[in-house]
Amino acid sequence: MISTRKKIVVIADQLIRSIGYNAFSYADIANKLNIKNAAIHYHFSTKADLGKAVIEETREKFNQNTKTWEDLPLIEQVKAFIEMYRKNEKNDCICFMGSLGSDYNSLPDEMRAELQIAHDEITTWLITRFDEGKKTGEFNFDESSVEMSNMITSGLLASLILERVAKADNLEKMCETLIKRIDKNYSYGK
Amino acid sequence: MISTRKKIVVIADQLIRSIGYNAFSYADIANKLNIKNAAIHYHFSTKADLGKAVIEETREKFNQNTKTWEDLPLIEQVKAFIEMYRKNEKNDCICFMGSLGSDYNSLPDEMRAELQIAHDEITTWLITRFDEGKKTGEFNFDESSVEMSNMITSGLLASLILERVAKADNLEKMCETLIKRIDKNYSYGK
DNA sequence: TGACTTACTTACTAATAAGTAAGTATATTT
DNA sequence: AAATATACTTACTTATTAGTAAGTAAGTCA
Repeated sequence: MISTRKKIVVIADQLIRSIGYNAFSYADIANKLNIKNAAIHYHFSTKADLGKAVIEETREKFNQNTKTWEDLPLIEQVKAFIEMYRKNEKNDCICFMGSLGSDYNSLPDEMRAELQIAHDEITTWLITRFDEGKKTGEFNFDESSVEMSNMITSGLLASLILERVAKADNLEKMCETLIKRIDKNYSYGK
Repeated sequence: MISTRKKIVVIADQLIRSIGYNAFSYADIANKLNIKNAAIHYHFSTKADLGKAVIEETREKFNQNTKTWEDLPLIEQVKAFIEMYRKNEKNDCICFMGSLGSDYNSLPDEMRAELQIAHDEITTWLITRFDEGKKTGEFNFDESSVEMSNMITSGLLASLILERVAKADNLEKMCETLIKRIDKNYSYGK
């Protein structure tokens, strides 16, 4: 039995990543769950609260995921990260950072703060992998860890957005390009 | 004497790229121009019409720009393209493709169609430069022209978005990274 | 001079938004 | 059994939205 509260967050997350934070309303969620508008206000008194909860949930899931990858080789961890984005393709969703980042200037303060934390967690995780991999010799590319992290997050974020506009399979190619570049600079067998 | 119609488009463009299409209203524009709400409906009967006009205006400006670069060396043309994005930094605006692309699923049909044309024009222009440059030997990178074009548009689009969330000068670094990569694969003196 | 066009304003409408106050059924606790 | 908490519904309010209908002042044209 999944709680209504949890269901609300899941649907809000999909709505944010499919039509955007400013385009969805409490009515959209209420209709899908066959409950009344006010029931959502019972769980999340303001839309900002709900938006914040969506980001928190996303952060939690990210941290759980990275934990399960902990014992994999560094390159597999990074590949698993890239793989996460492929799942968005099928349900016509972009990533939460692409959706909420582009609406940043019209977002309530609580959401902005939470989004910053999320961004920091993601980039820190990536940079840490690359730094460590360079030390152990698993990675050896020209770019700095920061540059490589930016290249990956930027490439994936933008590909999901542009995939909608252009009808090409932008994301698929981007994933390949990124993995190719990481692989090329990876010392197999240590 | 700049026409009211033109002023409306300019302000709508700024609003779209600063707070997003779904977050601005006719009242925002009316207030800034000290005219009434209905005056905007006189020029653009629906919000979709206005949105479409903004994209058309952006396309026109892009085509004018590329025309003035026509006689420059290919590498300078591409650098001029990248340079365009730097201008957005100061007024806290993202690019129109990043803003409208992330709202694509909640956009009216006319705007979607126009956005697709704009995307096609931009990528076609970039790919044409790279293809030509490869033929003349001015460019010689491993990536395909399509990959290189995607890397540039994705990198710039995403950097403008992430610049807001992270407080680092994401765009500046991305411009440098991209230009470095293009320069490295450029045969100076033919 | 009179008809018509342009670029608006005034004064609305209908729909939808987020949010609230008060009530209710069901389960849990004391 | 009484009190309380949980998870809602019913019935609202207030604000804002895109959009419209009718009127007007200033210019243009025949």
